[in-house]
Formats: sequence, C-alpha cells, structure tokens
Amino acid sequence: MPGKREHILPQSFYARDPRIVARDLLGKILVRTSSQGATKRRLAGRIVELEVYLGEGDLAAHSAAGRTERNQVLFGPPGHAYVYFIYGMYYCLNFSCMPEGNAGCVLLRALEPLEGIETMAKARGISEDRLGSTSGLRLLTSGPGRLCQALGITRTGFNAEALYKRDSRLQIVEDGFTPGEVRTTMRVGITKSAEMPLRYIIAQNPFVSRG
DNA sequence: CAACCGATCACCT
DNA sequence: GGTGATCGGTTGC
Repeated sequence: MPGKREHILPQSFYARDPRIVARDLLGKILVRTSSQGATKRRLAGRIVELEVYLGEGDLAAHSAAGRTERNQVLFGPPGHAYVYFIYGMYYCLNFSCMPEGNAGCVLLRALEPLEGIETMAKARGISEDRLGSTSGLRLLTSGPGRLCQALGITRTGFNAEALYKRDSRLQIVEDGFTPGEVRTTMRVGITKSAEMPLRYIIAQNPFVSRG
C-alpha cells in the first residue's frame, strides 16, 4: 500500500528533458481510477522501469519523422498520456515531456503492483492462485504491454489524458518513497538508435521486466 | 494501394 | 533461444 501523504505531480514536472523526468519518476506511483457506477476502483503500481525517447536525434522515437495525427500528443503540452497500439494486440503508455512544441517522452515499462491486484489479474487472465509469489505477480505489470492490459489502458480510452489533474483517471502520485540505486541500460526491442543507454531501472527490483 | 514491420507477449523446443 | 499472433501506420511501387 502507498504511504500516507500522496500528492499529484504538477504539469511542470514533465516540462523537462525526458532523461531527468525518467530518473525522477522511478519510485513514483501510477494510479488508475475508474468509477463503475457507484463503486470506485483504484489500481496502482510503483514505477520501477522506464525508457526515454528523445525529440531530436533519436531514430527509435515515434516523433522522429515529425508530427502526424498518431503522434501529435508528443508535440503537445507536457504531462499527457501518449498511448499507441503495437504488434496488432498490445498498447504502450508514454508520458509527454518537454514544453509544448517539443517532442520527447518516457515509456512505462514496468510497475510493482500495489493496489487492485485481483482486478489486474482478471484483466490479464492470470489465475488468483499465482498471486502469492513474486514470479506470479510479475506477470501483471512487468512489461509495457502487460501493464496497459492490467490497467485497462487503450488508445481510444486514454490517449491525450492529462496526468496532473485532480479528476484525471490516470495520475502520478508521490508518497515519499525513494528508490535505491538507479541503473541505465540500452533500450529493449529497437534497432535504430539502439546504442543510447536510455532505459532507467531501479537496481535489483524484482518487478523490472528483464535484467 | 499493397507490402512491410514494429518501443510485445506467450508458448514452444 | 526461436517464432507466431495480429493490425495500423508508414513506405515504396
């Protein structure tokens, strides 16, 4: 469970170089709220792995070829969700960074599940008897496609959603937790601009998607 | 307008 | 370690 005093990160948090944003987002909590009729649901996980995609000189970034209808959130104001569809079956969740007009974003690659674990398991098709072990819990939100499925995040539902508003269904909150050692590695699954160490992980955290 | 291929995952050997 | 599923955006004819 997250600690007592939570507060939402302001939009200005995201209006910076995505390498700084990624470093500062490690250990923060992603909260997804939904109101299904009268009942309010809250799903939450701590961010343990991110990748950075730069606005300039990064051929692996969706913004590399300029603004299109699909990627326009990346060029818009900071602190908004950029959700894209990949491999015909998965979604990936990014946060726009840098002041408006500049691309640059962070990709969420893994969370440590904190709240709503049974709901996440259902969304992922994971049976409840696997949730007692770390290896079972890892199946929920360790991986960019997995975490979107666990939280019910799709492009039509969440692309362009603001992260810094009180009534947003997607928020980043801070609870005082500070990660230990942070490491950077090469990014996963890309071929272009692959040599830049733009993957940020909390060292030794068991919910990191690999390595 | 057809072909290609990807910021993935699950399941196989 | 390898590969098929599955489809929208982008590229190239």
